[in-house]
Amino acid sequence: MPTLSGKNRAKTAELFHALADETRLDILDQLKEGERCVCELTDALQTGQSRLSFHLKVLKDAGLIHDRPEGRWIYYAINSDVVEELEDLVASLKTVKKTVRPSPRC
Amino acid sequence: MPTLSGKNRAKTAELFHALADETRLDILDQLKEGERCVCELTDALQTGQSRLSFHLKVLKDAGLIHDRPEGRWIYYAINSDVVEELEDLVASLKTVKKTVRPSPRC
DNA sequence: ACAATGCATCAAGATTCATTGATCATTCAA
DNA sequence: TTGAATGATCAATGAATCTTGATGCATTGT
Repeated sequence: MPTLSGKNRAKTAELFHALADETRLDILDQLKEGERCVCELTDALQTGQSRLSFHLKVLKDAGLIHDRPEGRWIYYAINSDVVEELEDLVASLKTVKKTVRPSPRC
Repeated sequence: MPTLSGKNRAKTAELFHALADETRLDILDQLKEGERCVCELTDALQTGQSRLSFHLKVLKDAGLIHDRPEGRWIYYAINSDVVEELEDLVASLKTVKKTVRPSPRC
């Protein structure tokens, strides 16, 4: 089971940070239905190209999406394996069984 | 199935934002094992009280934790139901079946 | 009643993040 | 080869976030 703290706390925080923005949630919502090129996204989300490019980079750096250049276009798609990592991370938040513990000494 | 976009995009982004910080991940890691008062957390995480209080507020505002004042102490604990919401949200990121779609018209 | 403890909150400063417009590189079509 | 289209990147500005130290407020023990 993954733990939130530990060696890759930073990577975990980066993952969640990538999800912590409404524009990026919109992007992912689009990509859920399959890969899309940037022009389709600017079209669907009604936003500036440079803005979109910025957010795509954040998502890509976090590992949530990947790109596939094809000719003049670049298609973006969700990285399913990273989504599964995310599921594990969130699942690891579930409270473990409560054990008896010493009273606070502070 | 929840959708990332839509009515509560903002709330979703707030949830993920609360998770997008290493200190807050550390806090949650502690709370996984049961409720803790602030003094225990400052102790365990070796950090300033005011800093911790700030992050606890972020987590609480997002709904991830709740507090229970008892005498001189305030105990914090994870909100399991919100963790389950989170699981659903992450699960909703999974790519749906790819359908044939028109070529990009841009 | 007084002092001490646990914790929230505020103000100030530093840092990070997001937005916008401009520019550049690459690809394709005429 | 010239020009248009796709998309990345950079610089500048503004906004949000985090940190730290100070202050204030309950609650408890003496």
